[in-house]
Amino acid sequence: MQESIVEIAKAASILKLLGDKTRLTMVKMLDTNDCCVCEFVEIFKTSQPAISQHIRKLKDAGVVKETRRGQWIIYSLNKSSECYPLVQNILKHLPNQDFKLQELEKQGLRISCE
Amino acid sequence: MQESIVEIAKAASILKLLGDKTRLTMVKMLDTNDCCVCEFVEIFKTSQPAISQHIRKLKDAGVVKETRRGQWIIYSLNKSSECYPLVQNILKHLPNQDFKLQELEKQGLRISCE
DNA sequence: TCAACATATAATCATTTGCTTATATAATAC
DNA sequence: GTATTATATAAGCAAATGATTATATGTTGA
Repeated sequence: MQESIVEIAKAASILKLLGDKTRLTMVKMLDTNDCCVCEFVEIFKTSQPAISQHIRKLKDAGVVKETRRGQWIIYSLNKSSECYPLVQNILKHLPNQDFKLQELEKQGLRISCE
Repeated sequence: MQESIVEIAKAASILKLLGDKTRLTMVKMLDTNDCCVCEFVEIFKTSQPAISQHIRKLKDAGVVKETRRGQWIIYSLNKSSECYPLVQNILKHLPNQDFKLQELEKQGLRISCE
């Protein structure tokens, strides 16, 4: 998990992706919980297209993958990505973000996607 | 070295900085050798101001530090930075870039800064 | 089939980014 | 001091980025 070498240009593109507060937080959240778009929309208090566009970039880079579950699309970390070890190592340095989902739960807003 | 927690916003700003091929390569190079601006200018085949501006961003974020040596300014990784552990962990995933300095040496262009 | 919901895509726009050229600052060597 | 060298800063500009609004697509359930 620790020692995987990623080409410089590829690594730079991954770091650039993660170099956005919204995307970085999303990925950290996905490290412990799969999430759907509607949850992110609630949590980041931004528009649904904005979230969709962030997710698309992460998906295009292979960082996340999607699974359709009925009308919802559930996103999760793509553990078989070439850059997953790099991403993991970065996430280790970030504070846990589970409280965000817990807050959603308190407001009863998380039930929708189950 | 491994487990240091960095605030999400701070981490995102560091990742954004490293999310540029030129800066990422520079930092990887500095991991094994201190360098001066003129070396980077040769290596990246770009203008001196462009290099200066990249270095300034890295310096402002505390990623690198400078030491003046006569008319040269030698840059090195700032190992006492709060985000040094994060940076180190990222660099581990990158291919060694020493060949770049070796090529410079072959051309005799590295002597200038010694 | 159609209304409602979840998500994606397109078009647009203001902001940020990274480069260039021109110029300033600082140290060295004569 | 003055020329030379190394580096920094400023101004300007084209390209990339991230948001918004409007619209399209796809799924569910009556």
